Amino acid sequence: MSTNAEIDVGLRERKRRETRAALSLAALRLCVQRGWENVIVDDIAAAANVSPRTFRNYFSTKAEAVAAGHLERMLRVADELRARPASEPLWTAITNSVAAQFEPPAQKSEALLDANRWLERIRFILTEPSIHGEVLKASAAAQVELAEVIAERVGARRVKDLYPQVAAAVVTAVVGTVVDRWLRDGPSGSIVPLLRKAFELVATGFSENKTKTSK
Amino acid sequence: MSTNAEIDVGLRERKRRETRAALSLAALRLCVQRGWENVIVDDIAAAANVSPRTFRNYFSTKAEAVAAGHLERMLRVADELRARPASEPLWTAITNSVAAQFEPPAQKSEALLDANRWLERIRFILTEPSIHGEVLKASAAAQVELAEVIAERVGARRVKDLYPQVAAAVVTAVVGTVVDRWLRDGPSGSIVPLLRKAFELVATGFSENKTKTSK
DNA sequence: AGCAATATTGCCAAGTCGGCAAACTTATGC
DNA sequence: GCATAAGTTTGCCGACTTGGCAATATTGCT
Repeated sequence: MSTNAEIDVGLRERKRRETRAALSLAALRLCVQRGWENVIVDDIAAAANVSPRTFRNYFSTKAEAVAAGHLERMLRVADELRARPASEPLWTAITNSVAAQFEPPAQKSEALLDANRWLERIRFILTEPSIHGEVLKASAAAQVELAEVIAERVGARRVKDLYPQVAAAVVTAVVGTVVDRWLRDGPSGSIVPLLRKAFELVATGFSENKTKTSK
Repeated sequence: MSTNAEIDVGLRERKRRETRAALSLAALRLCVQRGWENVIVDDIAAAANVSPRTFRNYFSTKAEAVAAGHLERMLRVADELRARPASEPLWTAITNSVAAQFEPPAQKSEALLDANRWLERIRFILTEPSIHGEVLKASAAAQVELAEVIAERVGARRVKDLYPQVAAAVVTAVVGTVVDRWLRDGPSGSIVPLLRKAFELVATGFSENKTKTSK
């Protein structure tokens, strides 16, 4: 029953992850609630039941803690892509992988109201200027993983080939742009159509003849 | 004789820019020289002959000051692109615009040894982890300009069309990736071939059949 | 010259950041 | 199971950052 990813983690590692998650979550929750300026590290530490000094063992800045969620989301894109059938065309697989991470949770059980908070949080992360740098840094970090997955997928000789590197960078760029747009133009609908359009532009090499047709 | 961009700047604005440039330059110079950790704001202010408090009127953090040069470089890419003949194919024009900003100065007069320092500085900016976030932020800021220029060039209906936004993001991404590569694999040669290869990938929509042919 | 607008600076309180060492918890070998 | 190693949490604390406020100085304009 135990997943591969869980067998070799002792109590130590498990606790560590819990603490990290608690801190990151507390940071995000408090900042969304009270506003970036009105939250200090001590508040976050208190909310996570650890000392202020411990906070700093996990994150070097408040911004990093808040952006940690985003980092994991982008890493999940890479994981999702890795899990997809190799038969799927690259850009389709990528679109789906990204989309999966930017649709509301749609949980079966608990928090239904969380659909709203989810959006509220994503918006905060990508909107608050004080963490913009950290968010971009997180995306860049995840991009390394992404490049590896893409390399595997297209069977690049080495991970160091230009192709996967550039492709991964482009994916990061497209996701950033599209999510930005989606948040601006009323995120009421799904993000998928926008993603499709954007990746279509990329896949066709930005051929200028048709910008709005194709549905 | 006076350029449009220069006529409406009085002594005030001129001094302001000088101060800003002096601070940014001092910050970069000192950090490259002594290492990021061993430079404090006061040092930079002193080197630029202003009070520490004034430093903070121009830049909110040390990182921002150091990255200011990068921001301007990326803005110059947009300017250069704007200045290029509309007849030039988009990706060619972009490649050239970028290349122009990442070739050693090749100044006619003074500092010849500056060619080395130039590289040393670019490397520092793009390598030092502590400013990575700021650098990405600067690129993102310049990207807004870039999107406008691209919109003009391809004659997009509105700047808010998806096309120019995505294209600009892709350019930023490609530049980041390529410069990174260039710095890693020995920046002895020109960056242009790498740029060409990368933009070729983009222009062809990452068609997988040929990754290394085409010269 | 004289007034308005803007820039520089000092003062200073609140907050961040990270090194160090003591106290505590988990892992491992025997 | 117990001792010891390895890793984590915490308090203490000094160096540094960050930004508000108000006094002073400089520039722009008539």
